[in-house]
Amino acid sequence: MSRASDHAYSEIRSLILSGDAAPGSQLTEEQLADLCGVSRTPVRDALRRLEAELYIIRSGSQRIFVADWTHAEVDEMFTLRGMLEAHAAARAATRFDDAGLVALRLCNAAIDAAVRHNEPDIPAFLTANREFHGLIIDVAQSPRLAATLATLVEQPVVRRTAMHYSRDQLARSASEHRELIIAFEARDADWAHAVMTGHIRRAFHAFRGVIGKS
Amino acid sequence: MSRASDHAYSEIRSLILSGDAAPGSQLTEEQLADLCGVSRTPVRDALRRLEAELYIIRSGSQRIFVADWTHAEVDEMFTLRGMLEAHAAARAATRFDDAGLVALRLCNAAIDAAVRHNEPDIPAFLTANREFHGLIIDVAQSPRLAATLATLVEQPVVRRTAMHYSRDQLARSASEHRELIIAFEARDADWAHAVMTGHIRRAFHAFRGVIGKS
DNA sequence: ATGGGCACTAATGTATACAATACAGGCTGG
DNA sequence: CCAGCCTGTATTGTATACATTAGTGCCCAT
Repeated sequence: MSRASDHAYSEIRSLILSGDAAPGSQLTEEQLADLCGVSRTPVRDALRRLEAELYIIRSGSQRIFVADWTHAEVDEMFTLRGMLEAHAAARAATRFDDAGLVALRLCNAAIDAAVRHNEPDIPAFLTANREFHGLIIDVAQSPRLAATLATLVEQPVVRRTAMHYSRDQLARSASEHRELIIAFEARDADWAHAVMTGHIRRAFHAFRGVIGKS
Repeated sequence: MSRASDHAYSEIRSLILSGDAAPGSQLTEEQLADLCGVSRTPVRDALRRLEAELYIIRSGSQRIFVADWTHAEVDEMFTLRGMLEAHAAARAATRFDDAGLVALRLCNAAIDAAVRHNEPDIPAFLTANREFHGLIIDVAQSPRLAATLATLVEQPVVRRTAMHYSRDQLARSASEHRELIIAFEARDADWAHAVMTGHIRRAFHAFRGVIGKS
């Protein structure tokens, strides 16, 4: 996309993901425009996109706030994500070719490498993890499913969660990925569905444990 | 929302839904601005929203086209919608109060009335049908689920489908709604889930039959 | 003291002008 | 005759100025 609009988008997105813009706090177009060094027009474009992805919400009078989630909403997010990603895994199971499986294994090797040390490399883990799930969604060959999952804003929660994961929890994730790969190799849609459902659900409970039961 | 932007949104949306803008055809901001009698700025806003809801797609160079769907994509749309609405129905089953059930019955009575005649009142059917499903989603109390379902663009397909439905098919829809209401009255989440799954799935096959098996 | 209204401020909405970019068609050189 | 460029044109991107609307706090009247 265009330079300024894209720049504003990723800038504002980072602002939200990093927590520099606190959940629930108000954002104004002008302030963001100044921050990004562009005019309000591309900022407005970026905000529309971020709104569609639920990073921000608009009050009744169109004022903009950083999205915040109750515990129940996070639960529901994980549930929906679980449903959709499990569906994607089932579709992918009947569509994976050898090249795809190789890519998946490579990706999981990167995850293993990132969490092998005592001090896990969280950014590397996040990147590889995202790529792993992205590969599956690609192979599922459902643009609409991909678009729907993209709006589920997994990233904020994934990121906040991973930041506090223990090394064992991260390793567990890689282990579940391995089982997923085996299910794909077997071309077993039901198996892949079940493993993915459990994988996402466990992530939710890890999240609960880390963030609190509020 | 604001006057001009909203106006442009619903105007362009109607254009797409009515088929006056053929699927796959290009839309330009200026042409739409002229049509709506506003400047390009609110049109751009409207297009961002329509893009998020997948009514339109953008080429690599940001040119805008009316969305078109292959048969496989429509299938997938109905599948996703079925999964999500069934989930909504299950949640709603444990949350409906008497007032909600009364509203639901009234709504279905309106559907009955609309399809009772030899010449069914399609717009009235669509409105009441939409309200029926909307009520369930409201009671499900999941803003994210509601937002996700909204982006599944049920309307285009629903509308195109209903236009060609026979009176019997429309009556069948009302009948399935009745069973759904009974499941809600029984507070039976599994039952509601199953009925809704079948309801959406049947709609898909009715759609296939009407539009063609391409 | 309190409630309502009014004015002020701040934020978003809209229009317009101009800039940058992509597409299409023809032209030219091989 | 074909390929590649090159220019003209159509379309989207950006900035800025102004309009409109929502929120806020003060002041006055009761």
